[in-house]
Amino acid sequence: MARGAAQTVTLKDVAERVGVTPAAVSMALSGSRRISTATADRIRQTAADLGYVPSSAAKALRSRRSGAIAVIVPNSTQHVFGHSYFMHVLTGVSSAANERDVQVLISTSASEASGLTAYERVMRSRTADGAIVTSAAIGDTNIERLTASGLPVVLLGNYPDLPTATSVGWDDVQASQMVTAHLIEEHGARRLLHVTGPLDHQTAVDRREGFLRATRAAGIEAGAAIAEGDFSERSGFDALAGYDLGGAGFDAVVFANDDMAFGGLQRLRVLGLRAPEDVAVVGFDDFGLSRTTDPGITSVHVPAEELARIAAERLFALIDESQTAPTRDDLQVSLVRRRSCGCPEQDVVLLSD
Amino acid sequence: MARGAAQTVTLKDVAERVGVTPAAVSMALSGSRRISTATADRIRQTAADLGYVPSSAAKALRSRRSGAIAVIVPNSTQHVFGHSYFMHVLTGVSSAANERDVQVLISTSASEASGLTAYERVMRSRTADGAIVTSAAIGDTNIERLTASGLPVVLLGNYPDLPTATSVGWDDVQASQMVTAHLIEEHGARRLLHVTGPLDHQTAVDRREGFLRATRAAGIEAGAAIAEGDFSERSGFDALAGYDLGGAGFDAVVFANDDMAFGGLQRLRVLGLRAPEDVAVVGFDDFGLSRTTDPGITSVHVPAEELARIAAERLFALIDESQTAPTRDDLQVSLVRRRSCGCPEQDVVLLSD
DNA sequence: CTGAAAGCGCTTACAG
DNA sequence: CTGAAAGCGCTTACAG
Repeated sequence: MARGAAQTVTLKDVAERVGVTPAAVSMALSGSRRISTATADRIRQTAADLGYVPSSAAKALRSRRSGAIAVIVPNSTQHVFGHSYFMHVLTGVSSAANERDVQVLISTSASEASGLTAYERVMRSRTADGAIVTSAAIGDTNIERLTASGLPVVLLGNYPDLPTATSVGWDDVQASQMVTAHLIEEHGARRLLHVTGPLDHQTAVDRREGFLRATRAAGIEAGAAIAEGDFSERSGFDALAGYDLGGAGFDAVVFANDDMAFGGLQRLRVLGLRAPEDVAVVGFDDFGLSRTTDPGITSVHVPAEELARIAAERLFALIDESQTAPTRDDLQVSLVRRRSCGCPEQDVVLLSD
Repeated sequence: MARGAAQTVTLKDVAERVGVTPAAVSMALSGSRRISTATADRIRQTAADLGYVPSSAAKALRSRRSGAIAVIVPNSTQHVFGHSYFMHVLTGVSSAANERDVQVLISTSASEASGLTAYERVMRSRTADGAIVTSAAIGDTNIERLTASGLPVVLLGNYPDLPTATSVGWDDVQASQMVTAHLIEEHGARRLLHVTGPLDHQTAVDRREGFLRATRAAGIEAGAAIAEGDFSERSGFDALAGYDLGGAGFDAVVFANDDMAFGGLQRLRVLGLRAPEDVAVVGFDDFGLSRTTDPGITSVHVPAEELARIAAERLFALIDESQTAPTRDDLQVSLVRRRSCGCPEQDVVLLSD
């Protein structure tokens, strides 16, 4: 029977109607056993009749818990990770938060009033009880300060310089080694080019390292080369300029993500080269794009949504102090074979829903 | 000089250090002219030295403003709109909110405690000062109640049944008519099939209506047919089953979005038919996918990010009551010609960044 | 113009 | 065990 929202119904209103104190109402609604079942029932009924909804501000002020967590997107990240990654993260965080009636707020960087970043303000103002950091550049001092502050924070990805931080990720080195080895072992690649992501991000550094390890393990490091990209489609397109591709040149390109691989495919097309016939191509992430291109891009599937779910669970544990020591979770990735590397064409694969 | 966040610095701490009352500090920091410049400077300096950050809960409780807005995703929408649309919306809302130091919280539906939807609770609890609703099914009573409650709400899309709501959108009827007319006039299509979205959503109804108007205007309604889809890739794939395509059959398919068009392209491939040579195909939305497929999908580009930015501005106006009457903004869409309809192949088009 | 109290709506620590 | 006060940290309405 929630009537017009003009005037708010408070605990006091419910208390007066029932003839008890606001404290009693508060306790009854939070399920305290101090209130008799009969009274509690009457209180709950009356609260429902009046359309009582607790004030989140009053509750937060009194209990010192906002009931919200923040998903932080450092500004350095805006162009580094595309929409897809962030959406998977948000989906995972939201579903975990929903289960606990926790609000999710997203904090991209904004005005730096008083020298604090937007997200440091969010934390210090207790707007959120904790934060999930989607990704940050190596040595980002803002993130370091945030983790060092002791506030509940969970980092997504790998942060070797922040060993005391709680983080969730996967092994990019091993994953990149795996996909590179696939090209070498399954498709006979011998002259491989790697197009990196921005090297101020650990992900890019790790994927490069995996590439190098695979070529070294195969004894073909002499035929391996590195070109620097920044995870953008354009940088994948640009990175191939000036390299001898196909024929006696590079026979395979390992892109550090799918967006760059797609840019690379377009460069090959401009050059009149075919993938995989002239040059084998692989990407990384498998957020969707790699499935839709022609040829489909062989990639490393990365469980971004699960990553975020686990991060949220870890964060809740830090917030309610059921977890105190920092943890590290490592998730499994998997190779997705498509045509761009030379694997046989897949049957039609539709998104499940 | 922000020291460890363990104990919070309050107005009182700043006040004691400076030797004034908390009220004076509050006023100084909010720029009130009541406090002399000299004192205000000392207060600001001390606040910065101590690392003072106002408690958002206390501020919200006292001022009756949370300083946050909610982006609501009705559960009916989860499978209806994909990630891309939502990300564009979030980007637009965030950038507008950042400019005003407003927090953005996302509210998908969760537990229905006390018979209220998650977002109704968000509004009634004053966790957010207003809400942007990304899309809702026709006749969604939750949305109707929310708009009827008088709380600041802006709807994205078209809601003919809610004429008193403030909304921002574009003309789906006209847009769909435009892209259908393109097939008829530029490519000589005469037997057209339309695959709709879920018809409990106005967008799907409107796009169907645009298709029908275009075929009627061309006097070829006898050759026009309707198949029902639900905006999912699979439904686009499935919708084409049982229709005679190419040759003497349908020479063009108008999909109500790009995901379905992509599913449709895969069906054509399975059938051994080519687009555009055997069947011309067009989609709708242009959120990214349509640019990456082969052939590229001719589509209607829809300004989702701008939509969200404008919605946020409208919402701010409703919240601070600088706007009281409901408004309706209509944005411009545009036809993006790619190969799937028979237009010439584009040069390489890379994402700008 | 300025100082200091009242009070936003809760929850919890305390007194009885 | 239960009742009713204190107080979270602010801002604003009021008294002087």
